[in-house]
Amino acid sequence: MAVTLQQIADKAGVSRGTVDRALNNRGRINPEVEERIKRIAKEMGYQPNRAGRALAMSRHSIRIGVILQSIDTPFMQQVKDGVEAAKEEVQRMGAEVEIKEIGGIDASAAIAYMEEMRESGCNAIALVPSEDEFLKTTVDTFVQDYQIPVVTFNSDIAGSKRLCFIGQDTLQSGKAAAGLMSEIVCTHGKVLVISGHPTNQGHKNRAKGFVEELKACRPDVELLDMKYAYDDDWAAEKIVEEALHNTEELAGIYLTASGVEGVCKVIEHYGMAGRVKVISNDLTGKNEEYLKKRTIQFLLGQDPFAQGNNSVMILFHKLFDGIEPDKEYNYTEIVIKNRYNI
Amino acid sequence: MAVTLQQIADKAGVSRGTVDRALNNRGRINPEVEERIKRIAKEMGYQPNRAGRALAMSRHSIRIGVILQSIDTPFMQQVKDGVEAAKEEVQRMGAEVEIKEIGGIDASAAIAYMEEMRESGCNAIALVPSEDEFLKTTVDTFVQDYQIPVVTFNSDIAGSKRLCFIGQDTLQSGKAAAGLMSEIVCTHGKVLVISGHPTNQGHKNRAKGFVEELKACRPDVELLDMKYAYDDDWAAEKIVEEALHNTEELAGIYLTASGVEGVCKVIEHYGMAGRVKVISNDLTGKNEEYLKKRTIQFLLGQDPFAQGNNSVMILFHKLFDGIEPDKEYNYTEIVIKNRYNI
DNA sequence: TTGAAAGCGCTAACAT
DNA sequence: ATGTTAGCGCTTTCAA
Repeated sequence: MAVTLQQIADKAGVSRGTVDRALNNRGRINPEVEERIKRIAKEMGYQPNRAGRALAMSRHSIRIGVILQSIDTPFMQQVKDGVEAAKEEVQRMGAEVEIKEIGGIDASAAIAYMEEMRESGCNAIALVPSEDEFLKTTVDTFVQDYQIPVVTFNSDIAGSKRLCFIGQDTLQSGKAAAGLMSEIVCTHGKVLVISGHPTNQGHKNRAKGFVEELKACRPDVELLDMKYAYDDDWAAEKIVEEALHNTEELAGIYLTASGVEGVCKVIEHYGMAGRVKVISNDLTGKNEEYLKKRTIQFLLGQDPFAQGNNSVMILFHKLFDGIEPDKEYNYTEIVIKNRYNI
Repeated sequence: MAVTLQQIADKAGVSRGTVDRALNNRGRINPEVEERIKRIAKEMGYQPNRAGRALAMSRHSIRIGVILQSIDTPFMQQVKDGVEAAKEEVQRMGAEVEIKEIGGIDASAAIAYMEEMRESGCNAIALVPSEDEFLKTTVDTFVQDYQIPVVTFNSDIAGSKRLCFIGQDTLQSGKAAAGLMSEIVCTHGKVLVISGHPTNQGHKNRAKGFVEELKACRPDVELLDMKYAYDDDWAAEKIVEEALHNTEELAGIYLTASGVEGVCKVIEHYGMAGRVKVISNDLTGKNEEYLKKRTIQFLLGQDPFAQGNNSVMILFHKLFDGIEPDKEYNYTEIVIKNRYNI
């Protein structure tokens, strides 16, 4: 049986309450006694029993708020699955989780939900943010003035006082894609990068990482001018069509964001599947279909489930165990999928 | 606050004890009352509180035994890390985990440890097995006669009565490797498969999956006769050297097991790094080095951490929550790594 | 500054 | 067949 508070108390010749005060730095204790108890606890290899703690703390329930944006995308559904799983788990430890969903991007809705959560007694908030100055200010206010820790996940708010970020290292993801492209694209072919929104940090980073690394690995291939599809299939379609008309040597396409269906339709229409190598992001239904059909060669995943799950768990651990996240940037794995390991 | 046994008892007009008997099928209860209570519990959305249960059960402590073989390999160390992490976690829920390590392969040592664990009161065992008829019989005896569930992980014992297997789908892993090779190997090149031991199921499956799938995808490439390196670098070195001498068109090497260093030394010596594509398995130190250096193009991982972790957690959930694993084969992810996402 | 005790949700032994 | 109760390890309040 593991070491208990009582055993430490016995050995130290004090009561359970005193040991508790010592080990949890609650004050109102003789510093010397505190030292001694801490030493004894360490010697005995004390590990607090989570069950006991959970039970005792279940009166002052932990309450975590989660705000998801763009919930109408299949990708965000996967993030939500991770949140739901974490919710189940921490609920069984006596905590509560409140999930709010926003269709599309709406910073003011997010702010409204944050206020609502504060009023309903949330002790912490996990947020999928969007780029908005007022949202950033709100986050800072929550952290500093209200002492409510906020973590961002999937996207980040650069320069804010959020506790940490959970999501992909998009720059590195772009590089990984370049590594793949450099292996599969034919000599002296031309490669097209189609990004999403010019303002989106994630898209921008992926494109940057890709271009940087492809230039380094494959100086022989020519990078065409970057295009933006604005997450739109029709736009992507037009871009690819134009590229195919302008050069016979289109050898590869890297897509930093949505638009896969548009790209693949054109590729298939011109019978170029497998000849023009396509690499894209996120393991959503359509993407996987085209991967299986071999119109896409590789998909890069960002483990959306882990993003949702870890966000809640990091907050839970902070509130429950008092353990701060060890890193400011908690990157989820860069997952490489071909048609055999989806 | 979540629903408690007491709330259900109040609503049903019975005592906590009765509700407990009803929901946990402990018998000694009026079937009609049992039905009614179960219905009410469902209506109220009852989820047993893990903390309460853990605390109450901590008297009759759960004890899980883990037996690792080939612990002297870096790969198995990663499996062990997963076991250790799970140990920490379940210990904090009041359970105990006993880990035994075996250097190399030694079925009789494994059997001896199993007996030892049974005597020391283990309720369940997780085992990295080896192919041995007596070990198989022992596992069956434990499961059937002693009612001690056993799971196998990393390797399986085909046809035994173990509860389930946690590890890689090696056939599919071989196919994934073939998918990669088919994308990166040049036209009409020759590909060499170097396997480990001819008797090892995992190695055999990987080779089979690879050959099958490469033939299907790339009928233009010629597969050289399969060789066995017996997990030995020197043997692998000789094999590659010979292959390089016999053909100028060696374009790819797939390694199902150990021997990477031998392979890479030769490749580098002849200045063929990057020209002969190398795909191998497992993310161990040496492998990663050669991946970074670009002598290896891809490594396939089998998430050893998850193998160790999940094995313990599956047993814990069975003993603690009474939840059987949902699948007989719990495959860990087939991880693809290039030099950018290690 | 410290000790004593109640109570969190659940299980299991005991009582009815 | 059902009710009652002690107790798991911990936190927190109240008393000393």
